Amino acid sequence: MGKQIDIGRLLASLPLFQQLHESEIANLAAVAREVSLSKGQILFQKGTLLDGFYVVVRGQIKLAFSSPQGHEKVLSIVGPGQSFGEAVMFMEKPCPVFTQALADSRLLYIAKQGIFAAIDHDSAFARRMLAGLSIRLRGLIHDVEDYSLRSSTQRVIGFLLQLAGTPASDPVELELPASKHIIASRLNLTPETLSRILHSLSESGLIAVKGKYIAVLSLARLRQFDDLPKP
Amino acid sequence: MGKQIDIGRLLASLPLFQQLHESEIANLAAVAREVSLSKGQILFQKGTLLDGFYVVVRGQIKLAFSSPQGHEKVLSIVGPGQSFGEAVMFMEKPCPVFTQALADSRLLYIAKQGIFAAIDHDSAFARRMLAGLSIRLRGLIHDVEDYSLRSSTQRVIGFLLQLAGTPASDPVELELPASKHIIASRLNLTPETLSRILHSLSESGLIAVKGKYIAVLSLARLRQFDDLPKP
DNA sequence: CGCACGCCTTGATTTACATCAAACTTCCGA
DNA sequence: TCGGAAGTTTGATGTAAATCAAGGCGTGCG
Repeated sequence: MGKQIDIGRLLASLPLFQQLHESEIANLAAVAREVSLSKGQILFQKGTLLDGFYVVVRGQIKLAFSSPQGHEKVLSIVGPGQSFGEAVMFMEKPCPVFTQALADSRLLYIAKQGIFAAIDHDSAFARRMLAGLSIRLRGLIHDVEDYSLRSSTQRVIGFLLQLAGTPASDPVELELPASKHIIASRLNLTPETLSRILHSLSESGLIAVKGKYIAVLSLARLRQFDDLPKP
Repeated sequence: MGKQIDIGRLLASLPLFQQLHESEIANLAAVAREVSLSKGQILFQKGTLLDGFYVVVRGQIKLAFSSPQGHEKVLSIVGPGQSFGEAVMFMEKPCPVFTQALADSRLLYIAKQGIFAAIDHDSAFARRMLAGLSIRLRGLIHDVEDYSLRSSTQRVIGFLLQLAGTPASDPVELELPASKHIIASRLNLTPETLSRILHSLSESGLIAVKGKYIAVLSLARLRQFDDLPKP
């Protein structure tokens, strides 16, 4: 069946499953289900129990929580090839975030029985899973550090630098991975503040903003730009 | 040898290793080393590579980072029976925090070879390790939520409620697990602000503060106390 | 074409919390 | 016992970023 083959290939192409044997991929494919979401659709609410996790095939999913006052904080934006929900699956506790499609999306849902079987079979897979969670943990620690001891300008700069990756060439063209108010929330600031910061960085000649496209004019200067200089 | 037996029993008493077989415990004990720290001593700096992780036997270790401006943010306070460094070990990347003893402490250092052997031997152990990391992850997510969408008063209240646990009886005696400026940093606020918040909660009759001892007078009222009422 | 709805920007004002500064406790070591 | 450093409290002031409030600007739809 064409569909199963597709799922198998998809799974095999993910970093996490890269080194799994064919038979194990087949096992995973057997327990995997496809899920389609249209833009804006909620996948599951905060508090849900999962007995599996999701891999994004196409589109974009946001993980977020909302306060009693109706405010919303984006924890993470998950794109193709990335996964989410593993921790909740292993923990067997309610999920601390809700998840919503930012665009029409296709996901795979992989039931835990498949993962547990793979762990039992192949302890190298277990190690990779552990390393994967560890990296997630590290990212969260980085976020906490960011929010705790860096100004909003510094957070925006850090975000831009991370988007830029580590290119040799100086002027880099970036495309924002989501609308500005989503980015703002991800960075723990209001859309107004993000707008002002981008404006101010533009004025200083460090970047140029055109809609969702941002050109970084000088990586070096951006890196050492500590905070707003007085005019 | 008495020492080895001690280490074995110690390890066997930890939740993580609870269900391991004797032979595996022995293996772990063989690669475990004891570490003693006196109060204030740095265990390792931010950026260190670990090829093992630590279990606190006695005392208290703080995990923290410091900003270029010399400010310091406490990420976590680790006490007896708890562990840290697993994620860094699995990831094989520099540790994002530095670690310092808050009191004279005794730790065990467990080299990764022991853990990897246990994972290879016993996939249930691998699962428990995965669940352990997942819980850590969840805690961090909770912190991010806290910092992002709750006021400082709410964070203090949440902290007190967590310390209190879930007792039936209403007036609860708490002992702060560290000095107030450490607690303040853990909650992402200054000692001054923490002091003022505790004062204000006292004035409202919700708690009574006596040095490092805090009596929660009404759990129910504390829970629904949204924020500072105007006088 | 135009107009209307999201999305973003810009400006004025507010505010929660940090910072600075000084007194007051606590506790430990000489 | 005393002295002093570290921890904590209290008050006065400062400020980064949020909030409130309009006003542009694309972009898709009638």
